[in-house]
Amino acid sequence: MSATDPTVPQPGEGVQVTTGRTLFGEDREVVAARVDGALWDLDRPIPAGAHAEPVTIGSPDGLSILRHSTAHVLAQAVQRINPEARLGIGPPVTDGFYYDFDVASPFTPEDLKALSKEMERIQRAGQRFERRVVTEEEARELFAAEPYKLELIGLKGGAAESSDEAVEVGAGDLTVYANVDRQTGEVIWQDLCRGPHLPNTGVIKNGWALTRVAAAYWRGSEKNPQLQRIYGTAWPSKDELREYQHRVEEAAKRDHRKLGAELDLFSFPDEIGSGLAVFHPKGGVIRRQMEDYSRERHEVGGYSFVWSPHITKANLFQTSGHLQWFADGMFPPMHLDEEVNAEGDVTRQGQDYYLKPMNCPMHNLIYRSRGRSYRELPLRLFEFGSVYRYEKSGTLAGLTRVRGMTQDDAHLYVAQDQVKEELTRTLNFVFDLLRDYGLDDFYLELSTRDDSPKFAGNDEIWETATATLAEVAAETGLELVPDPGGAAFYGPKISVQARDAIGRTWQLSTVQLDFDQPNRFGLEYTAADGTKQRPVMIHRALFGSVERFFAILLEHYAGAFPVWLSPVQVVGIPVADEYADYLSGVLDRLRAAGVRVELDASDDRMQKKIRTHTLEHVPFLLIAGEKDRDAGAISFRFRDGTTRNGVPVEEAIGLITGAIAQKLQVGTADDLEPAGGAGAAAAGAV
RNA sequence: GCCGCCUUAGCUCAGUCGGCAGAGCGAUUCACUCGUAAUGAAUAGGUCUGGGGUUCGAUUCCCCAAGGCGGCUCCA
Repeated sequence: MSATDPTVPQPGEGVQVTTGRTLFGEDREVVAARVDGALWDLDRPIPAGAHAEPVTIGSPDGLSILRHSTAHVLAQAVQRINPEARLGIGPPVTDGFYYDFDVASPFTPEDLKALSKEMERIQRAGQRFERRVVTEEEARELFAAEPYKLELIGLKGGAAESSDEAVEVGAGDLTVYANVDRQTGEVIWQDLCRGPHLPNTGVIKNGWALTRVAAAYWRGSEKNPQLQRIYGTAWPSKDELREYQHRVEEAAKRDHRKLGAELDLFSFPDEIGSGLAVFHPKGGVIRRQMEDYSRERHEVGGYSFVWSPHITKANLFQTSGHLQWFADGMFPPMHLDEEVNAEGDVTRQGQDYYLKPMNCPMHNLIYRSRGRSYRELPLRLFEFGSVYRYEKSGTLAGLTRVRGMTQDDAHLYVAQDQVKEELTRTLNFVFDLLRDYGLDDFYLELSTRDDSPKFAGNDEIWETATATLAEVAAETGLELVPDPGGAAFYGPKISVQARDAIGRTWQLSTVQLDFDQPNRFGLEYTAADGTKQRPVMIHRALFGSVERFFAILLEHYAGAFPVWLSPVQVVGIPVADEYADYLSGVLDRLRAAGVRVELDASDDRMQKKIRTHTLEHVPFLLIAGEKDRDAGAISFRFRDGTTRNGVPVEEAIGLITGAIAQKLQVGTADDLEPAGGAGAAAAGAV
């Protein structure tokens, strides 16, 4: 649709002007117009010749407008209840919105209830949103009592388009949105805002909810004061709100912290310390499978396996630059070996030892342990290296953010002219392996430096490295998202982001280019012409950390792992005690074939056993009773309740070992390779 | 690290307006021997996260600490 009204009326003549409303007003789903690419309020006059399209409330832009307008309603409610509250910013975010306030005391759950009531009143009043362009002077006068708004006015133009602050003062005119009474036209409340907004608060309906309160630093810097932030969610209808809340609940059900406790996989004993996990036997099995398979693949991929200690003298981290650039992330040193005489004088100088936060310096020493030839390159050193980082207490989160972790860390030393090929090879290696673990939906992120002083090395080297990474990333054909300022202190990186089963994305593998460490360690090799050359170093973690990857897989599969990763692959359930011996014989044969089996010989009834092990997500329940024993067979029950009864034992063993070897996910009878034998009858009852 | 909230049995949670603590699941024992998601009964299990304070008396009120959760900042 396009608006091409040739007769733009003169202002003040009382003639009908063209607006989004005159064009699309019939359709109540339309809440704004997109005019020559920009989002406009529905009542804003559209100039002749402009191209205008409708924006419906259910579209991504429409939802953002809805959420943004709901944030304004929240802010109005807050200032009605507490006129002393000063306004921060209130942008839409994924699935919702927030608004920051400077208030004397934080919001309580009771406050949220009162605010929700007030918001309902505002929503039902159907206040119109009115846009007005103001000069900077007018704005300063209007918001004289709002120090944060004044700061934003001063920032105008300086705020990056992508920042949350740009929602208040974007490029273009300074604008104010007033909420006016539908009948009297009286201005009830107003906010500095670039808009656009819904036509009126009545469009909001009842598909919103305030979700939580939190503190947030003003403009995202911990040097600034903390404001109180209220988060909310908003949808076009109550039904969509309910669907959203349902999705949130489903995600909570697969939270790895919850599943880790329920399935007896790991724990964080208080006695050990925050962010330090122990893996229980069942979690240990999964972890060992993850690691063992990774080792196999690295072996085939031409990696050499190395080991290094967890602790080292300070000197090593001075050489590597960690103490200069990364000290905040390291545990404080242990001062050892100092001797003091009776007078208190030091008679022997002590040494500082640090827990290692990264493995690279150790691997550099391995590289440097003897002369290297160009014939050895690329040299790929791999280690499951445990590292310790002193993360701030507030940032720890389950296994995804810990203080002690094991990286599947590799350092690749290559000649300059091998860099590109090795990067490409490494990325492909990464994709292949991740697919084997069941993740196959990727995009890439290119993390580069910004002008922050936290980055080491000179600009030229950074540019070269960044350009090379960008080139390699582009050649994968995958979507590439820029991440300025996200680089490691020693170099830029590509990270592989994976989408999980419910569409969340996780940063997994990182591939980092490093020209700095080889210099610091004076690494070199002898080239074909006999000259000494400096290798380039590539840092590569595939899982990132084993613990975090474990958590991601646990959430991805919601605890129901593919057979090869399942801690218990088969549980045998005799119909009655009498059949336990027969079943035990079958299980022995499976165990001999390398399958992880258990016999449930407890006093529980068979139905109870089925329930218990189904809740544990065991992929194969093997049931044996009179009929099976007579036939030399076994009966399968799968996670979803489907069954395959009377399968000859030999065939059953083949099906199970086959599923493991093929890394199959088995949730239902049909997931198994079709059985050829005559005794195979797949029942589909749930 | 900062802000808010939370911490009662192995787990999930009731509860006490300040007066010697309760359920379900789980565990143990006994009976039952059963054909595809919970058999029944009995028993054990808690210095109510830790330390101070107020009080005749604190699991309950106050302060501090630890741990957890949600955010901010930071990051694998």
